[in-house]
Amino acid sequence: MQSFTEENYLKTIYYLANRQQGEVSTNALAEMTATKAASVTDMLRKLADKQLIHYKKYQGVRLTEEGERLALQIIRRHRLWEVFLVDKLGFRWDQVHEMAEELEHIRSEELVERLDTFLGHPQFDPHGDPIPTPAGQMPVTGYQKLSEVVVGEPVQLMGVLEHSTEFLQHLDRSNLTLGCTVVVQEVNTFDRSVLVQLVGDRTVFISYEVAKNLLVNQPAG
Amino acid sequence: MQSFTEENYLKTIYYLANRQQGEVSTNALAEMTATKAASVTDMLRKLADKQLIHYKKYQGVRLTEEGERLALQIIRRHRLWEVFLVDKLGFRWDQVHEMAEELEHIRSEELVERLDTFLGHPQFDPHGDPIPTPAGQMPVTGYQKLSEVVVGEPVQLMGVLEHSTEFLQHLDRSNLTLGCTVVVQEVNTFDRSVLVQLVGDRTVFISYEVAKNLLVNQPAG
DNA sequence: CTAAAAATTTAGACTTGTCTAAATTTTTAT
DNA sequence: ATAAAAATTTAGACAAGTCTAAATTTTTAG
Repeated sequence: MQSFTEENYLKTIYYLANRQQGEVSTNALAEMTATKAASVTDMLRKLADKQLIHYKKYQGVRLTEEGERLALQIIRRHRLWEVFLVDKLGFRWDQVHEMAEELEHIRSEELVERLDTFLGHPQFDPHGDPIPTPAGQMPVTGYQKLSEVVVGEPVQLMGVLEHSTEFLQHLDRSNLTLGCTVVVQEVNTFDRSVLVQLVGDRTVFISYEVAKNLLVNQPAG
Repeated sequence: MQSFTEENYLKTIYYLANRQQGEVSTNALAEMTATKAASVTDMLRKLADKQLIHYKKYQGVRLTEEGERLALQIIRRHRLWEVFLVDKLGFRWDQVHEMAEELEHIRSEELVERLDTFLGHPQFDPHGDPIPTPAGQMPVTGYQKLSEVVVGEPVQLMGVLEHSTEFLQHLDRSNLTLGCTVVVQEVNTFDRSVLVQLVGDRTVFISYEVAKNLLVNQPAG
């Protein structure tokens, strides 16, 4: 049984390991967890003792199989609670992250599985992130970033890589909702911004900063 | 903002103050929180500093108005989550206490109010306990203990004073469910056990130990 | 290749909530 | 009324998770 804090470290290590390649650094963890490197080192030793991570001093860190299983369990809980908050309680997608950060630590296998059933076994959370299986497997999605889509291909907005309130509210204001179909009309080479046709709606300008955080499915072709 | 632990102390002080009369003792708190008296003393000093309790050394403790408001807020959250677990997720009434003990500490006013709406503004939790108002008022119920009911009066089972799994499962096995109507047929003076007619069902024997933990409404008359 | 910079770890300390043992206060029983 | 018992508080310590400052290791730049 892990503490609240240990669970958060595992989740963060998982997140960073899948964002970069290879080992996760102490400093990166310190930044993400809003602590200091020295504190991270202490916790890494503890997680290593529990065989949840592979850790060699100065060499960075990697989840063990068990550690990854636990991390995915926590992410599963987080995402299911987000679905609950949006689908059942009517929160907006930009309001739910903080609450899910607390709810994800509630300890009960049965609670999570009943919640899953109650929600109709959703495959994705309100931000389009896939929900790990009860066994601790992360479903694979073949999404690409909108910033990499070529002109003329109709694609659907399937998820976001950034979950901040500001970012999500910006999308709302641009009428960009999950599931909407867009066609890139122009890519500006100097700043990599794109002009997209929102099918059945208006045309919107999207900066590279935003486009690289939008996930779309493979072109229908 | 209180810690998890402080919230639990407030809730426990509220509970004990309403069970006994007058001040709550250090030892009683130590027993209920499964800690030692010395630890309780430390926490009482802290809660007193925060003006959540009235505390004089060696004199026991009492909630301030603010402390009671907070305690009732926590109890409100606990009971609403219990309703959710039973009504929406299909747990039995003997399974939900532990989970609600964790869920009650999730910090979000809006979450609680949306949950309340989602559940249809329930007035009672699955054990018949009244749900405090958002403003922190405990509704008054005019219930009495089954052990005090006289022979021949039909009464309805409205709540329980004991929440242990064992007790609740015992009731289930005796076909005693909330809302059922019972008529006391005999009271045995030597052990205060009662024989009751379960209206539309069989007759069941109820020990004093059980009867004093069953709450019924005032006789219909 | 090596010195400076960057990253990481170690050492020692602080906070929260807990403990045991000892001291103090209150209660109870004669 | 007062001595013994019970309850409570104080003193000092510990574990978890954090911090700062100093030491160590790795990386990088010339």
